[in-house]
Amino acid sequence: MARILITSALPYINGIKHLGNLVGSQLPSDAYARYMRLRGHEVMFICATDEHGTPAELAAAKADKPVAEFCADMWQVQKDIADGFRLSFDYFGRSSSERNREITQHLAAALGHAGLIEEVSEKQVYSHADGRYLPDRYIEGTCPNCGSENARGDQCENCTKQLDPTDLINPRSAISGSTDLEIRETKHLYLKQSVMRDQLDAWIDRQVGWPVLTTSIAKKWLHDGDGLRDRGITRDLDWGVPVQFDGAPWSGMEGKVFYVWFDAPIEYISATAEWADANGQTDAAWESWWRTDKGADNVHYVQFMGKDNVPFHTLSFPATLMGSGEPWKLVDFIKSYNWLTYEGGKFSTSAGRGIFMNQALEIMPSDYWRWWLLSNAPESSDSDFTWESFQGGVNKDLADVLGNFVSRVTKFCRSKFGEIVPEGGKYGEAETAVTAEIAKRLTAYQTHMEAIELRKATVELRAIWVAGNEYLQTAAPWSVYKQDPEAAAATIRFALNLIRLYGVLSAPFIPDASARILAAMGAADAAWPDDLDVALNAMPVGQAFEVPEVLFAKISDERRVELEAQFAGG
RNA sequence: GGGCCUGUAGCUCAGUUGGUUAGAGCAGAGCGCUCAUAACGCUUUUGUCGUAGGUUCGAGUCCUACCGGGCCUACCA
Repeated sequence: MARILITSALPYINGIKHLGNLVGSQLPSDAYARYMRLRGHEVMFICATDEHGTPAELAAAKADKPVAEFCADMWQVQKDIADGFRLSFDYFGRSSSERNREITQHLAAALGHAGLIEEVSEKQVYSHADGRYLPDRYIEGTCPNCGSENARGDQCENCTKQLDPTDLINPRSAISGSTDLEIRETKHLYLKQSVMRDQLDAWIDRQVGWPVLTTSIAKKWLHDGDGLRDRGITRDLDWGVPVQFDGAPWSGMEGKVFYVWFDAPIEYISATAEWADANGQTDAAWESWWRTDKGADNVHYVQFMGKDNVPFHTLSFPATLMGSGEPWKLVDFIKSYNWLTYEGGKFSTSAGRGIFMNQALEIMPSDYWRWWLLSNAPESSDSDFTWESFQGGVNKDLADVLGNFVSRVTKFCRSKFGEIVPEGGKYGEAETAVTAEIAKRLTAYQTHMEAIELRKATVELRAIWVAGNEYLQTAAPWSVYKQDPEAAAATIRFALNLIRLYGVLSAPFIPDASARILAAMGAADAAWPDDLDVALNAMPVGQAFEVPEVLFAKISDERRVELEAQFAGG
């Protein structure tokens, strides 16, 4: 048994995420966590809301709530949605927690004592009307290059030229539109990542089998231009982890907080501590996952994230942990995802285009989304959500292949033998053949799950379902029954065992349907089939079962057209 | 501008370190079955593997150029 630590990128607190965010980290990490638990491994699966930063403060202001209250409310909203998608986090924390404050401050102090933090004085734009410093992209003005009036302080969207806020002509606040801006001198702490470049580079080189997407992004940052640059880790904001605290090896940082990207990944650790607190465990319990001197040396740590998060997880977070000089557990495997697009374009919050997580749950059961999203996950390149594809996947894979298999077997049995596993007859070549086919597919399924190639895993899982239909067609119990009821009974007995097996194997992807299948089969044993022959005899003669209600309802063409219109936006 | 990814049947995608007749699902066509959510099974049509060169006994797979799509480029997170 292995110990596997799994973290999903933290969803930002400012609003409800869309399906692209879901499929890029939370959903695949959940399937992986469920699979590893099923295989008997000890799993710690962590997620949390990422609550600090300018957008959170602005979203709170827009909602007319104090930021702490806004975040608390939104955490609950996100938690409920996560539950709705059956995301099986061991703990869903908050980056604004007391634990994260402690650990963030602890790590910052350790970095300070190690000489890896320096004070840098820089110029920032302050908006009097907004009462805050503005990040570059919150300043708008006329582009000096192309004349567009909606250029942002970091880049002009029209001509794509990189800009500095001071380049803009007639700069204004993107928040209030105010032109009452002032450039102020302000001091910030920088993490001296540059001095750790070789160490990070060597660490990346030691990682085998990481996705190209992951390593190429890291390498780019390490080697582009002058190489890895130092990074500001503080901001002039109210909401966040205070930079000034007992034991802080610097002064003059009053009123400043750590930059959200400094404290957000630390929340992976802190959320594990929150888990320990919530479960009456001691510090040793969470430290055994994170401190290699306290038991984490045998932990396998896997992170899931969208490609936008890669630099922070391959560089700045490892730099934080390595630089502390303390024996923190570093990530062993980073699984990064591309983007999901919607009907050929981008998901757009402002245009109301695409599907958000809460809406998705209102219109379809979570299993439908889980199945489509994971069997079409953007693992090798961006992938596109279309209602037609979604309808096809749900109707064909779930309703026809799996759902109908369960239905035809259980209903046939009920009408001929009653709702118990029938006795009589013997297994023969057909059973041997389908067992061999499933064994082969199962091995491939397992290989893909271990490699976190979820899309390929769904192909194998589906093939395992199909094998059941093939078997039934070959054995044809409905016609055999007329001359030899016992032979038909053997076929049905085997098929009922297949159904139970499908309930077990499908759980990482469609947990609700799996649970319903297992409950309907009266299956006490839901363990992974380490021995397939044993697993296919788990339902003994005479065991009662129920014919489940329709497991997956099909999506009609009319309904699809309706949904297409509803979500077209514009 | 620089870097990375990507372009394979009508559609969505697999194709390990280059090795005989390029695969799967969906869609289409035909046949079978009738237990089942008009579901299932079998058979089957379609590809100058983006374009043009090159390396090699041999390239979808390696190299170069070009064309198309996408992402990143460090103060959104």
